[in-house]
Amino acid sequence: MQHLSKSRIIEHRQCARRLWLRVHRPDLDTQASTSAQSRMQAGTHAGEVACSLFPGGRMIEAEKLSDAIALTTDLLNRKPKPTLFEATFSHSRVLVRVDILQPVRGGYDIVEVKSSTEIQGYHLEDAAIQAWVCQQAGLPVKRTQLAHINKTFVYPGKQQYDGLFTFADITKDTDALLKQVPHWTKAAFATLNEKSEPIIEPGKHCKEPFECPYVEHCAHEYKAAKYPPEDLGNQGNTINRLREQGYTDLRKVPKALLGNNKKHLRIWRACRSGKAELDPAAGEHLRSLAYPRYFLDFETIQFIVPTWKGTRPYQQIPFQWSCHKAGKNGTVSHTEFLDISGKDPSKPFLETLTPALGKRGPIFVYSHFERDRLKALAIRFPKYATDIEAILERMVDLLPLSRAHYYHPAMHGSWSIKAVLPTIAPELDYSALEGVQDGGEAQQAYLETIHRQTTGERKTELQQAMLAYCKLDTEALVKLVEYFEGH
DNA sequence: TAACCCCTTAATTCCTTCCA
DNA sequence: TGGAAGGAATTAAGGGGTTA
Repeated sequence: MQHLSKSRIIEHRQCARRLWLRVHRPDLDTQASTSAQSRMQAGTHAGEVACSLFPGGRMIEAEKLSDAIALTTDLLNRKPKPTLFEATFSHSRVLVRVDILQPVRGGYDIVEVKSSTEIQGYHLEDAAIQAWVCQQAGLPVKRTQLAHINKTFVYPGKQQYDGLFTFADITKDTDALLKQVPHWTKAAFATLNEKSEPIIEPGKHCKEPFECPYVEHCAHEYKAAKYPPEDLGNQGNTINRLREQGYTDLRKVPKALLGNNKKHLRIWRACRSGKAELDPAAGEHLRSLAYPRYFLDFETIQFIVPTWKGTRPYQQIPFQWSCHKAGKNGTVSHTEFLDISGKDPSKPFLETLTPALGKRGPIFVYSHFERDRLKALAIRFPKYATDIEAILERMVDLLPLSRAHYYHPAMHGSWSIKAVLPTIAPELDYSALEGVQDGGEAQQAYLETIHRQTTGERKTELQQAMLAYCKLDTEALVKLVEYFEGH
């Protein structure tokens, strides 16, 4: 007899096809271990900290779920009643594990712990399923609470995490949903019993509230054209309008339907010609800038549960920088920094970066990410604020310049540096890098490097991969400026 | 003069795209 | 997962014209 967890029922609420594929075609799952999912486990788990706020609680640990249910039942009958973590219940083949089950007068409060910073709609559905199963299993539920991360929390050190969570009473919200839960579970089981895959067209539900691992599988049927209308980028209504009118290939859309939108027209022309389009204004602007020129990129780490004193949940803390420096005579040099001590890298990061950037000359970046990190460091370390301000004044963001003046049909509506680079410098290939190929993987590599159990040999390997990745990012910026200037 | 309509502009909200 | 920025979409406000 097959059981369903509450997360599978929530998944079914998002898309029936997804649940069917997960159960019947697990081989098609493209994100069995994505960096995003891995990041959720960065450092101490939020749930562990939440449990530590209830001293004397008892964790339900058992290899088999049936044993977990039996142990839960046993502990519920004891006196005095203990607080339970991962208390396990089942009803109508739906299985739930309650993060925190707290005895109160006349019953229990159930607490669902989430690592996001605010309550999402699906959290309420999730908690409603939890409450329904508990109630049907005979548990007198008094209140349903949701514990989520308080993003204003600043870690004072010494394992003091009081205030990291905000506890919200969502009983009214879950009570309003309780009647619907049996219908949701019935529908999910009905889908599972379907012999063939339910056909549901791709849409918003492919990304919200979670990215679906079967997006490519489903999109396969709908994205036959080389340049679909979606290549226009985030123009929801325009794309919907074109789709409604039957256009599947951007090249076949009449120019008049794109109006006066300069960006759309540039994308449309490039797709029709099959060639890149570069407005000379980009080069003119860049040629007016002085030397020496600096090209800068940061890598950062973020913890849901802060580990360094003075930091907040999800705060981006820079641990690595790469900088290329170009002289007027064509010389290019490279400097870099990577802190793998496991201690807060913020100060050494700043103290090495400031002298590396000299006193004059533009500092090229891609997106405002580096700017924002420096602003945050200036607030945290006022001693360096003047130096940081001087760096910020020299920064030149290449992303808006690229957006306004360049497009290649292979970019498919994205101006991310990972989309732009292959069109201007195919010899700089991220996929040829070993181990670290994007910012998420750099974070994973960093976490593994600072982990106590990582061997020296492995640390060296990871360190090299991180340095190579960050260096390629700034090299890409050098190439981008050269390309725009028409070298 | 008040009421209504249409159009343009400004302000606000919402959504997407970047970065890690 | 957050946060900032930018752009699209939506809403509000204002101006001008017409009509009763």
